[in-house]
Amino acid sequence: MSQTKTNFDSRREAFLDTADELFIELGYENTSIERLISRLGVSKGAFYHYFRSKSDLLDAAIYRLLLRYEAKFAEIVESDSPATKKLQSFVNSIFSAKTADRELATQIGDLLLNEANAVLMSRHRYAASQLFVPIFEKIIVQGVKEGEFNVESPSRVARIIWDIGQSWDENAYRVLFKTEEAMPELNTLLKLNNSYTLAIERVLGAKEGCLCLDSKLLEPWIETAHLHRAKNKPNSYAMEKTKALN
Amino acid sequence: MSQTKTNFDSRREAFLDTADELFIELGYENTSIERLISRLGVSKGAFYHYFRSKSDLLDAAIYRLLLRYEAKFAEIVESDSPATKKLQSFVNSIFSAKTADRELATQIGDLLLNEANAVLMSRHRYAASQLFVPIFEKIIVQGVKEGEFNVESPSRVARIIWDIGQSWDENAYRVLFKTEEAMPELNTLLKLNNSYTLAIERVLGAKEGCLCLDSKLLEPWIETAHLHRAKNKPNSYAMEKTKALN
DNA sequence: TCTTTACATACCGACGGTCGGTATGTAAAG
DNA sequence: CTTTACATACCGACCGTCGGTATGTAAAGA
Repeated sequence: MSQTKTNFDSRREAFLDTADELFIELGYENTSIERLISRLGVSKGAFYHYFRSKSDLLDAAIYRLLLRYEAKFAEIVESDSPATKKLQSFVNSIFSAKTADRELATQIGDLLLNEANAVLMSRHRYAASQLFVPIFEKIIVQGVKEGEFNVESPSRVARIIWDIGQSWDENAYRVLFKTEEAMPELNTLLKLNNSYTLAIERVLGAKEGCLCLDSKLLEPWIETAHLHRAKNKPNSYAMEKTKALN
Repeated sequence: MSQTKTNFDSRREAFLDTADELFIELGYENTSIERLISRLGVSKGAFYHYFRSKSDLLDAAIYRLLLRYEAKFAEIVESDSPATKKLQSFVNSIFSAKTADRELATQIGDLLLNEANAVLMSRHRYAASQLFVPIFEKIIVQGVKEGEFNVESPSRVARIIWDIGQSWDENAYRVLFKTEEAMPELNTLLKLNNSYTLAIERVLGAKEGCLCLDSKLLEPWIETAHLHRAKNKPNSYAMEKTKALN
């Protein structure tokens, strides 16, 4: 029983691994079930044995991704640091975690900017907010108790802060990886980040500068972006558009 | 020459009108070209004479929508009011404009919450930000000159404020129209709006309360939401999900 | 001035190919 | 003897293409 269960799960994982690859390569919409199973060398029946639909596959892929985040951030929140420190760690860990694995970072960039992943992104955003806004809320409540933050409604402010974070992420990726934008300089990214940290500090009613982040973490990003741009001159969406114009 | 041009445009408009209807009824992804042309009583050739692709149709529909917004907001920005007043008018006009046409308001709500419109929304968000962030920037620059705002980079803060506005919009619609949420009360919406105005004021470094909005505009929204919920018990996305689960 | 040529516009409807999903197997495991 | 784990064949919806037609319309030639 538990043996078969384990086998079932590991087979499912294999599907999800390949799905992740293809979502990054082609985008969710452009990833057909046929392509997925042909890469895995299995039949259509096999796929529909493990997943109810393509949409179900996406949900599973997103769920698995979120579990990884969750594990990563749980320890930050559970620690007994002050709230400002926790927020700092949160932001820094996002930057450094991605820096540790440049491949993944650029892939996420592609994922974010590829229109074929619109449904994927909207589901991911919703699921991620469901997961992380309550965590943010806890940190904010703590910060208020410690007298560092000044907000009337931690839950609503948590939502707002989270969405500012999403905006931050999106704009950072745009500056770094979107080919239409000018080649990024360190200073550009630095200023962008300062604007966002300041905005978050203000919304929290916190002291200016309390949410400073390690600027050394940014340099590798610039390098990664330059490398990425050298490889992929136009992105896939731009190509599609150009083709359509002919 | 100009006659044929006019005819061409008006035929195109007819396609776009019907497309708008269908996008609201079914969502973009669920709107097939076949359905569109059958409702219009024309052939496939006709459609592909006026549009290069389904994607092109979407672009045209979004472009037309944005032109309407633009006209509406241009006069606010061009006026010689102080910046705080302009921002207030901006926000109030969004609420009141929609209240004037409840039908449209709920339709936009459906559009926003329906996953079949993810691509539509992502394109719309991008195009709208391209259009409105520069406008916000002008208002912020003016506010800084007037000594009402305190920001280091108007352009980046404009982006942030705009994205906070998007978050506001999304959450307001969720509270009002998403069937999973509790039936909305006036007080809930009031508090939500206060949280967002306060956040925006703080990011702008403006005086608290300077961006107050007319709370009377909110009441009709509650009523509209109740009516809408009475009609559509589950939303179309939830139905689709349920169907997929069987 | 009348007509013919040459080309543009506006549209029709059948068809190809892709894709998500289903129905019906079947062989091995328990 | 049933359940699991697949395989194969097939369906219907959909986008976009293509060959064709009907209706102009502008310029060239008689």
